[in-house]
Amino acid sequence: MKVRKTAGFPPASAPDDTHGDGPDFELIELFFFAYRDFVGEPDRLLEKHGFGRAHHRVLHFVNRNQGLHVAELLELLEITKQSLARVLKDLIEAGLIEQRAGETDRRQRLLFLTAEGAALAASLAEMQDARVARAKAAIGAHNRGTIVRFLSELIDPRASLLPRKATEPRQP
Amino acid sequence: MKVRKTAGFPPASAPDDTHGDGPDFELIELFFFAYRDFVGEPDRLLEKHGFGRAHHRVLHFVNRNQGLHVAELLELLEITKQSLARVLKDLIEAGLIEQRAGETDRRQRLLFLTAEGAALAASLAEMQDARVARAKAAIGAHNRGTIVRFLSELIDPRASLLPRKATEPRQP
DNA sequence: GAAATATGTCAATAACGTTGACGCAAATAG
DNA sequence: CTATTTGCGTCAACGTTATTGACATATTTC
Repeated sequence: MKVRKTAGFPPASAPDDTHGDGPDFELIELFFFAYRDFVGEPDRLLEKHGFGRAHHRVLHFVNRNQGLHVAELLELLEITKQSLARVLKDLIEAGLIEQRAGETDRRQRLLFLTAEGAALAASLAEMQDARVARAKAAIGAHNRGTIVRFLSELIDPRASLLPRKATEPRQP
Repeated sequence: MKVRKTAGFPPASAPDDTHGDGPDFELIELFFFAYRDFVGEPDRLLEKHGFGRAHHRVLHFVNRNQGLHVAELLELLEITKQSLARVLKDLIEAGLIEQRAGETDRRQRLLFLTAEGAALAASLAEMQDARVARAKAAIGAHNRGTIVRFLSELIDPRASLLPRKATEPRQP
C-alpha cells in the first residue's frame, strides 16, 4: 500500500477549521480519536483475560461504588438487564466480583470486587490515569477545572443518579 | 423501583477525588459519560435512517475528506476492510455516498458524498457541534486551546495519517 | 508477462447491545 | 394474611459492529 504520508497530528483537521464558522470539526474529531485511544489501551489488557469493554465498565463502577446493587448499576450504565447479565456472570465466575444479599432488602444483590477484581480494576484505572495525567501535564494542573467543566457540559442532564457518596460502601 | 435519589451530577465521582493521590476517577468517568452522550444524540437520528454509529463515522470522514479512497478510510478508522464493506455498501445503496474511479489509478475508488449524504452529515455534525459549542461557552472561548491540547495528548502518537489538507477534494 | 496493489466478496465467528416473557423470592399494600 | 409489587435471574431470538482468512478481479508496476 503506497500511501502518501506527511507529518502532522491530529489527522483530519486542517489548522484552518479552528476559526471557521462551520462546525468545530477539529474538536469533534479530536474527541473521537481521544476516546478511541483512551479505551483502546485497556481493551488490550482485558483481551488477555478474555474480557471486553463491557466488563471494564462493570469492574470500574463496582470498584467505585462497592456494594451497589444490580438496579443501580443498570441505571449507571444505561443498559438493559440482559446486557448486564452475561457480563456480570463472566466476572462472578472468574472470581472478580462477589454478590451478597442486601441486609435491609434481601432480594438485592450487592456487588463487591474481590481482591483479584480490585487488582484488575486498579490496573485498568492506572492505564487511563497515566494517559490523563500526561494530558493534564500538557495543559498545566491549573487548567484541570476547565476540562472538568467542558466534559460536564457535554453530558446530558439527567434526573441524577447515584444516591450516596461514591467510594464508601453502603450504610444500611 | 425505589431508588434513593439525590441531586448532583456527575454521578459517580465524589468531590473529594479531585485532589486525591489515586487515579483521577473524576476525569476518567466524565470522559466516559461525555463520550456516551456525545455519540448518543446522533445515534438516535441515524436510527431513523436505519444506520448505526459506523455509518456516522464513514459519513463524517468522507465529508471531511471528499475524494479519499478506501484504503485511506480504513487507515483513518482503524478497522478492517470487511467491517467497512457492509457499512459502505449501505451508504452507497442509500445514495448517500458515490464512488468514482481514481483518475491516476483507476483501481482506486474515490469516495464522495452526494447532496443527500452531505445533508445527513451536516445534520449529524450540527448536533455534535451544538453540544460542543455549549461546552465551549461554559469554559470561555479563550480556553478552547486547552481542550484541544488536552484531547490531543490523550491520543496515541501515530505514524501520521492523512496526507493532504482535509477539506479540499483531491488534486490528481 | 509476472508480481504487486486496490478493491470487492464469501464464510465463519465474537462482543455487545436490544426486546419480550417467565419464574422465584422477598417486601409491601390492602 | 393474602395479594400485589419489586429485585433479580434466565430463556429465546435477534441486530449491529467488529474480527480473521481466503479468494477473485482489475489495474499498475517492475
